[in-house]
Amino acid sequence: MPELPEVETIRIGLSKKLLGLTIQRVDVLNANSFTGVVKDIEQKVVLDVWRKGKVLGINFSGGVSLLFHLKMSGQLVFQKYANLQKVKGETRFVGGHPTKDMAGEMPNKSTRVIFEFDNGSKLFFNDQRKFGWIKVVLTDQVVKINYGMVNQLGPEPLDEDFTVDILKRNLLQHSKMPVKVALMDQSVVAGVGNIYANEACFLAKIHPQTPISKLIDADFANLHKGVIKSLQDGITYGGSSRSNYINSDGEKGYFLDYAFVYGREKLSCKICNKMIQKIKLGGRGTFFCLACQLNR
DNA sequence: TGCCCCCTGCAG
DNA sequence: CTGCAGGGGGCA
Repeated sequence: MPELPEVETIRIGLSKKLLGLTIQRVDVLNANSFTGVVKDIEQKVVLDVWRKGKVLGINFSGGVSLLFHLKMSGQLVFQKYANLQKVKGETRFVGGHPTKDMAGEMPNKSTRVIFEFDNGSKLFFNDQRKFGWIKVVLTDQVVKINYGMVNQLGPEPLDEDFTVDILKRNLLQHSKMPVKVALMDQSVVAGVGNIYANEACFLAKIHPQTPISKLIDADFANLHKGVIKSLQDGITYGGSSRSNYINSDGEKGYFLDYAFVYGREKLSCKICNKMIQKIKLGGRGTFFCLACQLNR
């Protein structure tokens, strides 16, 4: 999915657009994508758009909230009624900047849920692979139900109280695990997925396969910095669009242009010029530089 | 702690 | 055709 930077980019975009709007109706095109009663959020006003790890939340009036998990292929695309345009003779919505909008005509074959607001604007939940979900929950139950996740959600890496010690303690819960796999465990730190786990290991100069038990204190400090830096850079460049990630304006993100290792197998390392390697760890593509990243 | 699975589409 | 893809839950 979209990892933390992609979800944060969507959150920022939606926050600007949705606050104060009232949901007029909800159209669920794929029943498995939506849990809860549609009527519970109809006629409710958007009060807040927030994020926890990779979970996006919208709080409404009446003490009700929506939780979103985009998993691998989820998109949330907002299209303003005022942006109705003629394109090639067909009427369609254009969400953001007309030349940057990659979303195209909405809804499309991947659209699973449509939210329609009182001003005619629409929010489309598209999810090609149908792994994502939307849940209607009570706002005061969100924390209690662990943001809709089964496993415990770890600390927010961009919060000030995310310290080296906390990261170290959480990683040490998985002493035999390769460090890159452990970083992707949402109970260790919330929001890190495959792209940013690879990048964080590179920034920390640690081989992704290194077992947690072999890390020294300097490694934990470097991983802490690497996680934060990679995620912040991800947000700066609007996220990563490997295949189908787009933000709420239908725009791609450009972090992968700046990535050191992810998706760069057989290309040369931006630091030392040696060839980036690709292996599989925990069933996921894993990228690293043999020269820059130490395997203890 | 690892597999396998959910599902769709695309590259090789 | 096979394998692979920003995730994570269930099961042995």
